[in-house]
Amino acid sequence: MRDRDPVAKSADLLEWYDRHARVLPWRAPPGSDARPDPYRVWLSEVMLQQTTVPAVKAYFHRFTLQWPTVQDLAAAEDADVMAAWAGLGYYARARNLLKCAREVAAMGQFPDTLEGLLALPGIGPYTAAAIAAIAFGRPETVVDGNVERVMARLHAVEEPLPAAKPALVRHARALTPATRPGDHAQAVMDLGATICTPRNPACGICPWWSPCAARDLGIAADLPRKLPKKEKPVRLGIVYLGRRSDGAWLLETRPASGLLGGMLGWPGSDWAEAEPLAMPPAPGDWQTLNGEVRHTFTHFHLRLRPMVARLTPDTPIRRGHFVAAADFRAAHLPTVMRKAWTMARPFFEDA
DNA sequence: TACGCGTGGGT
DNA sequence: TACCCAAGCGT
Repeated sequence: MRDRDPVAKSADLLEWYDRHARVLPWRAPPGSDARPDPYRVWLSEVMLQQTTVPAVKAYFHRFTLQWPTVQDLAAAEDADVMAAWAGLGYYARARNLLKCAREVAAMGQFPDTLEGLLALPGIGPYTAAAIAAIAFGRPETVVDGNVERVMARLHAVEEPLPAAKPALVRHARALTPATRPGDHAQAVMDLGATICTPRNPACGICPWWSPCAARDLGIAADLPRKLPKKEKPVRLGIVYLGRRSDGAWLLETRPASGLLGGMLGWPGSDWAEAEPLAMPPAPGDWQTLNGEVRHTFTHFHLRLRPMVARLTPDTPIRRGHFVAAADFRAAHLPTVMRKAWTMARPFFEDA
C-alpha cells in the first residue's frame, strides 16, 4: 500500500476538477476567465438547497426562460412564481426568492460580499459563500452536506453531526485556496456528489485518496456519523375537490406562512392525529372517494381523504375561489394536492 | 439549539 | 415497504 500523504491539497482537487467537472447549465467551465451570471448562480443555489441536481435542471431552465434577469423576476406576480416553483418543495424558498429579487432589483445589482449577500432573504451562510466564491471570485468557504461528508472522512471526524459541524467548517476553511475559490468550492461538492458519496464511496479513484484518514482506517463509508432521527407521526385530513359544470375548480391560496405556504391547494380540514370534522367549502352533494392520498412530508406522514362534488354555477362559496378550466394546471399545485387531483379526476370525467 | 419545512430517487 | 438522502434557511 502507498504511504499516506498527510496533507490534502486544493491543487490536487482542482487538477481533478479540470478534467471531471460536471457540465451544468448555471456553471462556467472550470478555469474559465468568464464568471457566471450572479443571477443564475443565485437562482441555482437556492433551487439546489436540499434538492438534487436532476430535480433542479428543468425548473432552472423554465425560470431563466420566463425571467431572464433578476429585474424580470422582481417584476413577476407572486402567484406566477409560486406556480412555477410548484413541485420543487420547501416553498418558503420561492417566497424568499421573490423578496430577494425585489431587494436586489431595488439595489441595482447583487451585493458582491459575503456580508451583503447574507443580509438578503433566503440567503444563509452556505448560499452567501457559494455566490461570493463562484460569481465574484472571493475566497469564501462553502460548507454544504457534501463538504461536511468530505471533511469528516478526510480528517476521520467521528463525532456525529450536527455537533461536529464547527470542526468540519474549520477543516474546510483551512483548505480554501486564495486562487480559484469558486472552482474549489464546486470541486469539493462535485467530489462529494460523484466519488465521496454517502454510500459506497469510490475511494480508489479519489484525488484525495492519499491524505484521507477515514479511507486509511477503512471507515470512510461510516462517516459522517449522525444522531438517530425522530419518528414521523401520522396525521389525517380531508380535502374537498369541487368542480363547477363549466369546468372551473374550487381552489384556495393557502396562508403565506407554514406548510405549503402561499401555494394553491384544495380546501379542507386541518391535519391532525385524529380525522377532524370539517365543513365543506360549499354546499353540495359531497361524496367520499374510496381511495386515500398518502404523502410523506419532512416531519410527518399524511393520509388525506378526498371528497368530491359537482357544483352548480350559482353555488355560494364559503372558502376559496374558482379557477377556470382554461387556467387550471395540475402542475401548478404542490405534489400532495396534485396527488388528490389525480385520484379524483375520474369522478369528474365520468358522465 | 432544535425544529418546521417538500419532494423524488436510490437501495 | 421503509427507510435514507440532496448544493439549507428561518425562527
